[in-house]
Amino acid sequence: MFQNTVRPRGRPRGFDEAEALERATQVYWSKGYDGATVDDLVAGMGVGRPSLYAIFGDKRTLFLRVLKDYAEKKGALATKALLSPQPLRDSLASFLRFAVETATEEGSAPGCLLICVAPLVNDAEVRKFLKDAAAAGVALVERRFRDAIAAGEIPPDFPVAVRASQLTDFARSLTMRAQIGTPRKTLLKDAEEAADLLLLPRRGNAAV
Amino acid sequence: MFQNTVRPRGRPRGFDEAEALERATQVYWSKGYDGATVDDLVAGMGVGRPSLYAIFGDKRTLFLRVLKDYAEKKGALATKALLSPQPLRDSLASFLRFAVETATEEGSAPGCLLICVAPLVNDAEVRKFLKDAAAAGVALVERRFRDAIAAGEIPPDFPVAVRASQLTDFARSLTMRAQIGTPRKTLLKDAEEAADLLLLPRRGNAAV
DNA sequence: CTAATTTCGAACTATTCAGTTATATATTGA
DNA sequence: TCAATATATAACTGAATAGTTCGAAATTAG
Repeated sequence: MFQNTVRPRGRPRGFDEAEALERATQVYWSKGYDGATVDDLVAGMGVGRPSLYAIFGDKRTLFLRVLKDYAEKKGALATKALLSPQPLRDSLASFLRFAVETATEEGSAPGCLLICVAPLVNDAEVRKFLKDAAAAGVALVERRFRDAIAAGEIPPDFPVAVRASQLTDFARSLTMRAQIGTPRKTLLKDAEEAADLLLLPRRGNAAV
Repeated sequence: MFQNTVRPRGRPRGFDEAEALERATQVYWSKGYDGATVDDLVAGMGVGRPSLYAIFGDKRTLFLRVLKDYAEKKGALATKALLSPQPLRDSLASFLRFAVETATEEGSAPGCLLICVAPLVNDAEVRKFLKDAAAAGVALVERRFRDAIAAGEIPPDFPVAVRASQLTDFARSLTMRAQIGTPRKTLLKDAEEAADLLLLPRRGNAAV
């Protein structure tokens, strides 16, 4: 590696921007958008109040940035869980396990910023983002199902769209249940059951 | 009917207590617990500020009362949808349709107070209430499945507990999706698909 | 070493908020 | 008609909150 970052002119920052963003994520996540005060953010991020406004903008702007940052990272990990080479049943279970594990992580609030917190934010841009993110999640699962059809893991008439939507429904519910305190162990068991259910053949079909 | 309410001593109230509670429900529901100010509640309930405090207590106490009132009413309706005499498949679909319909009602905020709003309230009593309510929901569905076994609608080895939990998972997700703006029509279709999925026989079982 | 530049820390400001108080109003009972 | 009681209206209070200002501190450029 080489030092490609020319040191900027004035006093250097006393914090790392990316890390401050992640800490802001935790604050919004644990207290909710309305529940999180700027003082909470300042304290949690380790950033001075004027720096917060200068660098991240106001509370709403910061939240939007946090939301996009969080969605990008979580989306990448979810994609990896779902699309890494393994049998379809394991892909589905990995996807759900990933949802459960992030929603029950020690050191973070239970639940998920995207699923439990952001939907309550009364803001058109946030709503639009969430809708798009949800659609992208379903599309991702559909892709995995289509790959499975191509690989002969499931029959060509497998109800891809329906089951993809249902898989994300389970991910959402497992996450919500984490938020209200359902233990990880229970949720992991339910994740396995959900994966099994979603691969059952429809009535009247030959076994897959 | 007869006049069994002796008029109390002082100046009569200018509002109906039950109706004020329902209006408070709408305020919390649409703005969230932290987002709803006492001014919002006063305006929405049509009750004077001192009356609100005198009769319903502070913001937190009022929310708890709203929550219990809402849960009781919604629980009764959900029970009716699930347990009224009809084939099992229709019971499950009715239950999910009821969830979708209340979550997409015109004139109310989308979603559901219990599922979308209350979990974000950072309060031990609220959390306990939600956990109990969720367990009661699953127990109710289990009861319907056991009745179905007794009636020969499904085989005795039907995985009652697992599928009951999964039905409530779908109800939860459909409700959440209503909140982020998924149209009622889409959700109703998904409710039917979910009902079908949950009655599929496990692999290796004879058809039910 | 000095000027320019950027960030930091602390205090400040206007607003909003939860909860209260004081007073006026409507009703019952005698 | 008047005392007792309960509710309504409006104004008040202290604390919390979002966002700003200002001077001190740390760094680079010359």
